[in-house]
Amino acid sequence: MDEREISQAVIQRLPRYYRFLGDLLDNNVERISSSDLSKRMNVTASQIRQDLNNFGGFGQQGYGYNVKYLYTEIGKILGLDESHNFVIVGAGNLGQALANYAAFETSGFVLKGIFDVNPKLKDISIRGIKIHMMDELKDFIRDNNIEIAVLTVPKENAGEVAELLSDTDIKGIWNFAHIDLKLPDSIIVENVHLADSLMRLSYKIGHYAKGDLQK
Amino acid sequence: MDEREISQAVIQRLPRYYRFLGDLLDNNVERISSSDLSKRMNVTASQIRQDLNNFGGFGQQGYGYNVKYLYTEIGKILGLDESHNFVIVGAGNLGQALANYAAFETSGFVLKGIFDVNPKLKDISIRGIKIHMMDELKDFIRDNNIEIAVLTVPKENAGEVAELLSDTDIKGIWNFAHIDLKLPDSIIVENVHLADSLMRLSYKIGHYAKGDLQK
DNA sequence: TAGATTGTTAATCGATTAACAATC
DNA sequence: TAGATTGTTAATCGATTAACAATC
Repeated sequence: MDEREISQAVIQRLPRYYRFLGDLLDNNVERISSSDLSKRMNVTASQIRQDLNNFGGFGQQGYGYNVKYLYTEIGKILGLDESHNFVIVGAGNLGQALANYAAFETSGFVLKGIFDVNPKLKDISIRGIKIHMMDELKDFIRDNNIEIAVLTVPKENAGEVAELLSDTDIKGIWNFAHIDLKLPDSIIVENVHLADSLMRLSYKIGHYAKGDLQK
Repeated sequence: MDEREISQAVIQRLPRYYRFLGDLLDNNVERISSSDLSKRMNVTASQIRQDLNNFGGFGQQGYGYNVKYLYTEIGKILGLDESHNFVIVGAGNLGQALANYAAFETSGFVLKGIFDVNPKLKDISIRGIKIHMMDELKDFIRDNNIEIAVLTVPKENAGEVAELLSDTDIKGIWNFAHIDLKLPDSIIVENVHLADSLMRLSYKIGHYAKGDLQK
């Protein structure tokens, strides 16, 4: 039922291909060779062809790749051809910022509800989406066919929320809390550890800056 | 002057070590072996020892690693023993959320100013930090010893801001705009492409969920 | 057809894991 | 001293790059 095993490195790169192809599409580019794309993306043409061939032969010898077709196919692989209902758990600054992030909708992610522990926020709406209290979370997930929970609670509370979510049919968690969640294998976790990213920047500034070493 | 070449894979993992060691420290754990740490972190002990030995011998045979010492040393490697002045460029939802993200300060990142194009925001303050107009950016960076610019402007404007920053002594850019910036090699870019991350979650939900494949 | 470019196999490179001598 | 555990070398594994036959 599934393709053969795809390496994490390939999955990591897939959204970037999708973005570049989207840009090409916006610029009305009809076709592109792996060689041209490799120059734009600053990777090897060989890698592009290898990566794509994990999922099928999308190109044509002597022609290259049709941009629109490849864009659509990668979109399907990424699951962007279907819509995904999600909730935001944690209505702090970051949660609210994400709630306002309109780009979601265009790629099929539909915000259905926002949850928080703070009773002061109860029934307030962000972009027309109501904030609920945590005790409603489990029922809400069941009743609204929610696939994804965006976790923007403080580190201290992330564990208990994960516990709560373990007992639902949620499929994935987009985790912004700075902690490694413990969850059943059936729930996918994608971490966005902002602090880690900032530390890497700090590391690189200290070690590469001023051309000490190559990029 | 610099250590020998460190692979990106190692740099990627460094902040996670730092976090786990911080947690151990909070729990008053005095020493830990690579083997114990490997179980907690779900990596091999061999990898931990290899990774650390890129930077020096921090352990002791028969004893393991002193948690506090190792934590401090990794902090130094990451540049967290010094403070870093930064500005936020783009005072939208995400920019404001990051401005309110207090965790920065504890690790030495000091917000000095916020910049935006919207004249309505002029001179408004967030957490006591004033919002300036873009035309002040270059002088502000020079006068306030700014190392890092956090880029939270829309994709469409990211290019011109990058252009502006190219002509400053900024050392690094923490880029939240969904675009690959073109900058001189002397400026480090660390990307946080939220959309990419969400797409990876979507991919994994579609391909791994319900235990179809291993995690 | 000739030229271009893919899909795919083979070669290389680098990262991870295993093993173990050194040593606390 | 004996036991534990590192630091480091060697072996393995996997990912990237190169090469080229297939084919549009």
